Amino acid sequence: MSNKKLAEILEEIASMLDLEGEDRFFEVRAYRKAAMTLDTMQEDVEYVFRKGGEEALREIPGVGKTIASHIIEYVKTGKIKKYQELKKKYPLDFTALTKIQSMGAKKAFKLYKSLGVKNIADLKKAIDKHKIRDLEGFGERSEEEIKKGIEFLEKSGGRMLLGAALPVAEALVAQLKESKAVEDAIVAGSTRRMRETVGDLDILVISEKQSEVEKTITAMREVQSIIAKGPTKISVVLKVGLNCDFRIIEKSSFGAALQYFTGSKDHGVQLRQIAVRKGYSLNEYQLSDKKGKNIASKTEQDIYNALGVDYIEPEMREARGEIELAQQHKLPKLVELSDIRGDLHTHANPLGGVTDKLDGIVAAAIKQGYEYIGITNHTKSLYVEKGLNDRQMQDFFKTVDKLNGKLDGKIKILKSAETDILKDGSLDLDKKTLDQMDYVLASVHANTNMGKEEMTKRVIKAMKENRISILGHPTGRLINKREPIQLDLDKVFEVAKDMGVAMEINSQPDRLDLNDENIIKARKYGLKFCIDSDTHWVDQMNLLRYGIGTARRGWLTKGDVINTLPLDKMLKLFK
DNA sequence: GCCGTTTTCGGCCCGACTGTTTTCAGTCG
Repeated sequence: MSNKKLAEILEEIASMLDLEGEDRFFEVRAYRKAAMTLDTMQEDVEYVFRKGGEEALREIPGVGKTIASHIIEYVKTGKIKKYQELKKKYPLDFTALTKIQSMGAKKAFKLYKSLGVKNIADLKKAIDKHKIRDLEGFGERSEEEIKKGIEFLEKSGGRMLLGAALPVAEALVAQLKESKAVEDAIVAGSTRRMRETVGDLDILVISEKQSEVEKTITAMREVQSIIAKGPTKISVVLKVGLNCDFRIIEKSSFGAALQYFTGSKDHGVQLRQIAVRKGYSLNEYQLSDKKGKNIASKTEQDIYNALGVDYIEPEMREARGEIELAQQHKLPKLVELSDIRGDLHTHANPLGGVTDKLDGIVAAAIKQGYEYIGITNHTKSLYVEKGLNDRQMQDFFKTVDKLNGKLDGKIKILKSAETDILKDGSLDLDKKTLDQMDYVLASVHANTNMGKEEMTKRVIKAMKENRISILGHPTGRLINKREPIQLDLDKVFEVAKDMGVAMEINSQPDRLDLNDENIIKARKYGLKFCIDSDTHWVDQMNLLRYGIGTARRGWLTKGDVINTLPLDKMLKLFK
């Protein structure tokens, strides 16, 4: 059973209840909230139930007596009676239809009642026959909008990787800043929070000249078309297949707007609830008292402080308990990119393959200001990457020794490898080769389809029987492409703690592995982390900022991350 | 339907924009 499926069902129940009548507004909202929680939850709900029963389910925010009983019914029978009964009355695919921009449950149901539209295929036919424009409440424009919405959905297929979206957002901001009409511009939304994927971009523009801003935006080469525009908001479709909302604001409300549009939604809701309790009201313009007098608006810091809350870094704003911590003045000081002293997962294969040469990577690391860099080439099992065997690896280490001698202490190159953890839990190199390394990075690359028990045994055996320092991309997931390997992370983390193995936070935008939630979990076991670029060529070294963002989303401090340490202290840790 | 440092009953965050309308419902974030 997947959380996603269950979330979809709850969301559909919400849609259908919405159609049942006005008075069920709060019930609808309760189902929506529960659906949202399940959708973003990492832990498998079925597992939560089997382990902790109804009680554990009810600890999930937004899940109470009724929804818990629905979940239990679904786990036990694969069905939910309430859902099936509603579905008889509303037999349409809300999940698919409401993914279309500007299409909610009510419009979808109207289309079903008048045209019999049940799914996207039906909807396409209705559009082709121009049947929608004549319906009450619809028109030619909305028919066209729906058509565009379907096309957009089919093209983009959902959320884009942060690593693809952030550079686009930065390019847009840079162009805005060049305009004389623009005082300042900044990226907000989930991009600012460094979520691993983003659904659309939010950009704040400080300006008093809306029409000038509109001209600038229209002229941008990234912009395909304008969806909506008003005095404070311009929405566009970008050519990369992403929507972007530009919010035009006055300087005096910058802090309120930035806080509001950075989200997350739940974090914002919690903050506004605190405001209400204090007799205030918070919106995107200001924090105000009952008479409408401005209490704070200029900076985010002002807003948080006026509410009795310490400033919270964007990456933490996910309603995971950060506000409570900020009220008690106990927020952690998060790790920063400038804390990093070296990269411990980089590739420079002497046999070629898709990597840059060693001296190029080393030069880039020096330019980056690193104290040390670990070269971790693949090992022989990874044929496609031209992985090195024992003899080739030892030869490579001699090359490293020679280069180190020539570098005058400008940087220290560390000897290592991204050693394959083989199917049986052994490593892909001899002990003699491993002994020549400064540290050992080990990863699972092949036989990724093993069952949970077997895979967990494999990784644990590797950690117990070898001198592994860092477990590389521990779950092996590729965002939107490949599911994580089946691992009992609790068991893995326990052994890692015993054996002193650090968990990697791999900065490749499609990996970001461990992810934020698993980092939080691993930290509870007292584990250390290593934020690496996994660079294969020089340009990729600056991907580290995505790993840093992920680490910060996992609440990590400088002290949690081993490659913030000076060389000697770090090496001591590996001993 | 959920939830509790106002409450186990009575609240529940807030505003912008669009399209089809003549004052607003639906959708979005």
